[in-house]
Amino acid sequence: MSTDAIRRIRRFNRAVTAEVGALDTSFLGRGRPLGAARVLNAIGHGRGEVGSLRDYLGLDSGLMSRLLRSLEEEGLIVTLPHPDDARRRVAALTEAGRQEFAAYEALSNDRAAELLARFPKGDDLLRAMDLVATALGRERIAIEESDPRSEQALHCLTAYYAELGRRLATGFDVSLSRDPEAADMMRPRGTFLIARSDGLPIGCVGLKGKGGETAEIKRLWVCPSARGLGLARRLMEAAEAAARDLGIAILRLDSNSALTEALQLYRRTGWVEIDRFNDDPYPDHFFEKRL
Amino acid sequence: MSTDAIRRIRRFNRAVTAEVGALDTSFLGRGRPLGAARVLNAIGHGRGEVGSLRDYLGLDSGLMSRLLRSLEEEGLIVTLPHPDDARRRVAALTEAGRQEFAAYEALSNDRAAELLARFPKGDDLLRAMDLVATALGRERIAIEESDPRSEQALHCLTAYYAELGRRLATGFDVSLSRDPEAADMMRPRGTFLIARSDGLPIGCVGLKGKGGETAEIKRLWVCPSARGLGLARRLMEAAEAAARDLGIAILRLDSNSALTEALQLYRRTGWVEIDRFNDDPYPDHFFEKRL
DNA sequence: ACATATACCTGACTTAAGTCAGATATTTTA
DNA sequence: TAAAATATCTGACTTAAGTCAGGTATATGT
Repeated sequence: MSTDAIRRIRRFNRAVTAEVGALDTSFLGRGRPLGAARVLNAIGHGRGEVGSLRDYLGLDSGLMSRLLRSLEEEGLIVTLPHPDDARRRVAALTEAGRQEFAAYEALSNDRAAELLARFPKGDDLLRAMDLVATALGRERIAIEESDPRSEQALHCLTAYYAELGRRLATGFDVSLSRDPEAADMMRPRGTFLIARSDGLPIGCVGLKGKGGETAEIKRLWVCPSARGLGLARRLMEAAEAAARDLGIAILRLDSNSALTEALQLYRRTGWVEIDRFNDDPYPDHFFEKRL
Repeated sequence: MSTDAIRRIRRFNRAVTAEVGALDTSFLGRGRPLGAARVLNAIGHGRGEVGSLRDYLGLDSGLMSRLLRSLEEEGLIVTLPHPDDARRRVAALTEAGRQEFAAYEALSNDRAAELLARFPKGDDLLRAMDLVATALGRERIAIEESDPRSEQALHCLTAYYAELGRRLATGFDVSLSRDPEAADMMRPRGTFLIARSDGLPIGCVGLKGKGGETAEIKRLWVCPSARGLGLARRLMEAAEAAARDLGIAILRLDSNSALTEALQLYRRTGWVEIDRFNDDPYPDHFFEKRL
């Protein structure tokens, strides 16, 4: 029972170790020890400060320093004192460093493409990988404000509309619903929050304000591979915090009885059901929460 | 599109590297370098021959030899010449070695249990992990003969019956079907094959003979996480090979129109539809293949 | 029976990785 | 402004890992 689960997890670990090891290997093969390659790649991925590099890679400060020196001698990076605190130092790629980093990226992409090409059922595999990656990286899910017209926001909204279309008995047509103006979901009137796991957008929520003390929660969505991790609740909490920050006292939202998990969440987190407050054709449940 | 897939695979790799690294760490912490610990564990998992250890762990022969010596000096293993070829050597755990191996196993199990405990949606996660592990370990799927009454065989059969119950419009009750006698699915009359990925049973097929030149294929099943990898075809090929080996000339099988993938497989691999040859209530399609 | 191949071992080496005790420069605190 | 704290660096180490050229014992082919 539970030993079966443990066996399955260990099997997963074994299966994945071989693949991951191979990906690690792609960091070799450019004539540079693994440690130096990892530092170069971390810098390429935007981690400039030496302290943050040390934390991320889990290296001793002496070792870190030496690795930076060796990359500097190769002409791949330069280090400068931090503008706010001259004790700290910040590393940045030189032009040669950018090229070398791009070469590593290309290697990693090739390895990933190769792996994908080996599998006939690529879609199922990718979905399963997303689920595992999101679950394992749960502590690292970040919720941040974003422009509701950004690419990632549109990705979320498209998925949200598609899901409504599947789940509502009537289907869903955005043009019939009240599509909020982008400006109403941006500061200072409102905001739009995206949850990302390792950069991949996996959930969103909009706060649509009109400048008054009342605002609406819109577009709460969590991608299927991230459900069951309490993310919807975290998104709602973040939206409420943003609303307080914007001086909003009363929040409202509308929903549909087909969205059972959402209704359950609202009822459990202090929302009270109120009368219909708009003539949108899709919602049949209306809620309010005083902050 | 495809770059999205690559991004997702790389994200999976990043997420998993951290976990796998932590599991690796559990191999430290018993006062022994990683290399020696890995050798000890490989021996504990039944890999006794020095050559096979070397292949499995990818180590140089000199290094391998030294690691074996260090384990020997610790009193954890003994090495003996191979009975068939005195140039080769075989390593085996001593009593102390068995205890030390058990301690490593306990550590690994604890790590896995810990990981599992961290996740509310354990079941979905496990299913996704199974799928990923099976896909990644596809080359390592082994098909072997087994007693049809073994624990792993029962695991497969139970899952098979459950799936029939779900998929047949009428449901499925084993007791109404012709449950084959175990002896008919064992040599010399027939056989029972189990497909395992890294030890986990993921598919099966039975060959039920009566001692004559005709036999029946029964109980073809592939677990959901392993579908789409061509495993059913491999199982059927293995069953046919076993049938030839047993001197069987004519194979038959029955199936149900709800099992569309199976019917498709039979039609594509040289089976021809024939008249009903039994009075089992569930099947509505009957096939034959001459070897 | 001999040469050749195979399987493993030993010794001498290189390299990467990691540790630790100061040294240096800068910032913060009293 | 002096003392303490912080961030990084340098030099001197240790250990693990890996490589390579022989060496020994056993097996195989002619």
